[in-house]
Amino acid sequence: MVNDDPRVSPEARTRVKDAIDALGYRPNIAARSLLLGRTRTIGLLTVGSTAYGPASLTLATERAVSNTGYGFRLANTVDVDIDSVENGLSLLLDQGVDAVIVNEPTSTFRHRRHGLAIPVLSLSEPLDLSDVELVVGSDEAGGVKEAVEHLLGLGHATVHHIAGPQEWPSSKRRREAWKAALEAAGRDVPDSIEGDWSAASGYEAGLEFAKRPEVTAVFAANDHMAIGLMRSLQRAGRRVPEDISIVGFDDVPEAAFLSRALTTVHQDLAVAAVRGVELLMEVLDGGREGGTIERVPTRLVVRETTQAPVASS
Amino acid sequence: MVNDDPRVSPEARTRVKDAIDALGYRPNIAARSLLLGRTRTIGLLTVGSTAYGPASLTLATERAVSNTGYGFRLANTVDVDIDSVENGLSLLLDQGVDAVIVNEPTSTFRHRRHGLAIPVLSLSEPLDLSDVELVVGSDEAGGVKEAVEHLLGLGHATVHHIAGPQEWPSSKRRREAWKAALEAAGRDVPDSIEGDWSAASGYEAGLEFAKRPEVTAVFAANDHMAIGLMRSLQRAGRRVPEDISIVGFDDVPEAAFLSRALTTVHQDLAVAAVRGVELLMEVLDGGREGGTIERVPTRLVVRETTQAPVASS
DNA sequence: CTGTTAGCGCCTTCAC
DNA sequence: GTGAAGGCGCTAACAG
Repeated sequence: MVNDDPRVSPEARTRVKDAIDALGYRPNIAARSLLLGRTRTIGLLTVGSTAYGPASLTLATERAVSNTGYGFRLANTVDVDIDSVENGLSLLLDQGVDAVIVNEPTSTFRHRRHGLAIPVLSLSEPLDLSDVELVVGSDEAGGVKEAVEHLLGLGHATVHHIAGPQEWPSSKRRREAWKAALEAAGRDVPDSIEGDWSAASGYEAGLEFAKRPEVTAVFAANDHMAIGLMRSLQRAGRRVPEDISIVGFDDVPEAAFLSRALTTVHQDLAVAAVRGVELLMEVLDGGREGGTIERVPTRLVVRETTQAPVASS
Repeated sequence: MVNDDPRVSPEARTRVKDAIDALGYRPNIAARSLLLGRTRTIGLLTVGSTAYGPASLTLATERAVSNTGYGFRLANTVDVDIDSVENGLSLLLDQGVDAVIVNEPTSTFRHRRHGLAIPVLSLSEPLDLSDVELVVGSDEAGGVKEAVEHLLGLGHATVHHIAGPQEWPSSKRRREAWKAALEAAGRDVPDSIEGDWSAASGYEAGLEFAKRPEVTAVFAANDHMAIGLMRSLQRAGRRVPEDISIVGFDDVPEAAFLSRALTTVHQDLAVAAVRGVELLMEVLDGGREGGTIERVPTRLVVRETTQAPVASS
């Protein structure tokens, strides 16, 4: 009866429900899990989640999972090195989850080789596609391509780049896409500078770029680095966008409200989370085999930090 | 033996541990929970967590909880209304948690009256202290007082305010503290404008303030609203800080890298999370009764958005 | 159709 | 010192 037996009359159901509420009775989830062999809980392993991307993805994933009626467990790792990730994964597994979601698929494969029996959803494309069975991620490559082509279309000879930490698949992928777009247009591929996602690291990179007069356009792998970059450029007397154009990535909610509204690649993490969880449910219900990969479109939002280069000398 | 029986020799322990690893054996958490009547899991109920404060607090809490060996469940609510919160709480309770942590103690009391038997930690001061037994929060009032006094000390006649949504205890508290500081100095308390934490709402508020020449100093209840505010002030031709001084609250990592580095109240949410979890553990271990309230210091970080008002007319 | 029972995997207790 | 057994709360299967 408690489990929605259809034979029970609506009135009786209501009365019993009231009684349940009045007594504060809650079925013991542990007993149910023990019997069923499933916990009806999904675990998320986030890497480096103080950054905007991971943080908002975490929240979006919680929403998506809760909406399915599953419980939600969270393990968070600041470092992306393999041991930290394995650790976080162990934590989740020890707590009992029916499936695992990862935001950065750095090294789930090791576990899979050791026989991780539960489904894994990655919300970012792994470098090696065979590592994970289910992938739903932003079309980062598409967004980056659009950003570089926008800058090139404006007349810039080439585009410089502040990359994220290269241990992150996302950073690698954005960097690769930047490089590919430049090469496709037959342009020079300058060295990129590696930051750590923070505004402070963008600031540092800007100190370097400001010294080099040939730099007229920079693509930063996320908005916060772009913010730091703008600050140091401005301090060095290089105006944005008159002297240097800047494009970010993420479209953080403040991007449109900076004193120069930031041109950036918008990604919709919530859509990815919802779709990913949807697919995961199908796998858990036995209706899907895995081996699926889907990309959620991104789009360039042009605001005030990009313009055609001024004719020099 | 598996549970660290002291009688077992170290060598035997190592051998067994190896075997456990090799086989990939994990004790069934559900069975243990069923037997023990405890889940060794703590649930966090976050309200409105896309904002910087709640989001970073969530991550900090996860870290603190995981470090104690407890599992971590998350329920997230975008709205602060009583039903949403009750709902989130139910979700957590149904999933089985030994304790609940809330970031904004909007309405746990209703559950307590109905006999919520587990300890509750609030990471923000409830308006009614009797609602929650354990409270560790930032000293928001202290930070706000410092901010207002800083502005007054600079020579501003009074300080205007963009408040957060008034359903949030934090917003209420910051607003109260702003008002109290003004009154203590014998100044006028102007009407405040209510935003929703977003840069967009700060922008809207700025449109209003820009029209009023008597406004020379504004305290925004968080940094993102301050960012939006700066943008609309600038567009309206009011310079920051020459015409209008601004102070924010949070000290988001980008604050120091805006084109005008933001003067703001720094709060250390991670410290609050760690301390709160520490106290919670004592309660769970039976060594503490509750009824504790602790405040983590905040401090004003003076940067570039505040200065003495220029002599007018 | 309704009531009873077995057993999920663990840890503690008690018997040996 | 070691080993066996009981029972946590639930649901599915089965008996009445």
